[in-house]
Amino acid sequence: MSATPKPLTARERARIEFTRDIKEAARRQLAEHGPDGLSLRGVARDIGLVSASALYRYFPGRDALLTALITDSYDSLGDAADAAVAAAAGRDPGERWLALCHAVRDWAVARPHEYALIYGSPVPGYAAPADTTGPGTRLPFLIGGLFAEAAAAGGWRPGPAPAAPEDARQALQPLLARLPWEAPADLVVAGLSAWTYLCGAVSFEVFGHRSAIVTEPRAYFDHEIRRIGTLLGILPAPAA
Amino acid sequence: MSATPKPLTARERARIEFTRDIKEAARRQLAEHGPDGLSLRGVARDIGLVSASALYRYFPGRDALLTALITDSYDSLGDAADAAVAAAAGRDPGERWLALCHAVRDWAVARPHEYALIYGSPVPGYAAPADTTGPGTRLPFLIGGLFAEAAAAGGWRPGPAPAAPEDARQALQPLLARLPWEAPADLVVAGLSAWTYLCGAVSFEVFGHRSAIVTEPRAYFDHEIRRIGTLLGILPAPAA
DNA sequence: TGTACATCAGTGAACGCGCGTTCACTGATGTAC
DNA sequence: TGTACATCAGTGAACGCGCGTTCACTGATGTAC
Repeated sequence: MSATPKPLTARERARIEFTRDIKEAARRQLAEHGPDGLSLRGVARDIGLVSASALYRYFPGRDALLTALITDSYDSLGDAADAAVAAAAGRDPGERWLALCHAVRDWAVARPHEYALIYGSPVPGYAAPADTTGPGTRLPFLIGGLFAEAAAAGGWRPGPAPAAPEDARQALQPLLARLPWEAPADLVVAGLSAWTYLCGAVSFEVFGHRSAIVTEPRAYFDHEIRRIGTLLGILPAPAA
Repeated sequence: MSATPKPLTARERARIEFTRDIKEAARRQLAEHGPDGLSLRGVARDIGLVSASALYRYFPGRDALLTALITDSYDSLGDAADAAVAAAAGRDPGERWLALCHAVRDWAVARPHEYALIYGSPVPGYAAPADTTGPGTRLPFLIGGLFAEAAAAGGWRPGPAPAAPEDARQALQPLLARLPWEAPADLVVAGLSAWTYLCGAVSFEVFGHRSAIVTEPRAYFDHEIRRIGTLLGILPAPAA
């Protein structure tokens, strides 16, 4: 059980480094040609490999490489969100939610193709293996946790919205059953809406649907998430 | 100016029909292999053409065909939204907004690949020509019109959200300048948020981010848009 | 510390596939007199 | 109404390209005695 650290051999270290290099090159390919254009031969060329077949020592095929990129991206995004929330530790959940939103947007704007890989169109002909789902849930659970925290501290004000009817509650059953804490459906809906809006706004910006509409994307984004956060009840209403 | 209808020759009629057939086959290709997998040879095969080069009589190349599919999709979605709003004529703007949302979702669920084409990841290496922007603005303008109508009738209640600060107003300048009517910035922001949330929710469902979370997508969608519509002020708050 | 063997990394050729686009061509359809 | 010519639709071969994956191979690195 308690395995000794056992120092890595030169071969093992080289393997780890090279795997990293391959994924970096693959991300460059992704940025240039999209997920469909990700080619093993292209990656091999990029890192100076003479023959593409050498890549099969590291990944069993193209799809496995794509899978690695997807889980990496989910994790990278999760890390960025985690870090932003941690950096705002001690502040109100609403403030931490704002920090999280900006972290997600910053991450996506800096890596539009990785964002598209996880929140854009599904890659046709590619079926995500089960491993992909774990890291993919980090962001929504992090957001949900902030809403739950706000509610626990008495700082969640649901606003004048209609309560979830029975069928909507039923629809959420698989999620509610999996939550670690006993959460009221309205709170879960608010968290999901926050996640939905966040990704909706980021997708619009990253995919270019706002380029002709908004000149200062960051300033506008900041305003809209403050607005939505207030309406969803995680931020206090402004003094009248 | 007033051109006579001038009856079409058999050739002209055949051309129109065949162009339609080509685009239908292309949409099938799109559904199976994605935008990158859209191939002229595949389309030719699908409609029983012996040689793919015949397609060059109808479209100057692959990209032109893709452009046609994109504008068609925007228009088809715009038509569906228009029809839903028209069918609810006479009812409150909020009710018509709900009808519009369901129409957009129904359209997207029925044609996930066409939805992905216009609201999913941008196609790499493909630059949308200017013609694409026109039909793409139909949906947001339709939504904005409903909000404006609600405001004009005194039925828009902005809620407790913070007012748009100066920089957010500035960021919206290109849009505000293009609006046919004098619109307060807060109203425009509400309309944009409604559009953002709508597409965020539909994208999540169509792209599979909710499959493990929500069992009855339609029921859940109905609830969430009622909630957001209420918070954004286009639907009346429920009786306390 | 030194040797013999096993493991692994990368090569290069090959298979079989699909693609967009061009071009000269044959027939059929339309038009002008 | 009939003929002569121009326009257009679709063919089939070809060019040049890139791809994933397999396989037998050469050397280098690691390991066990």
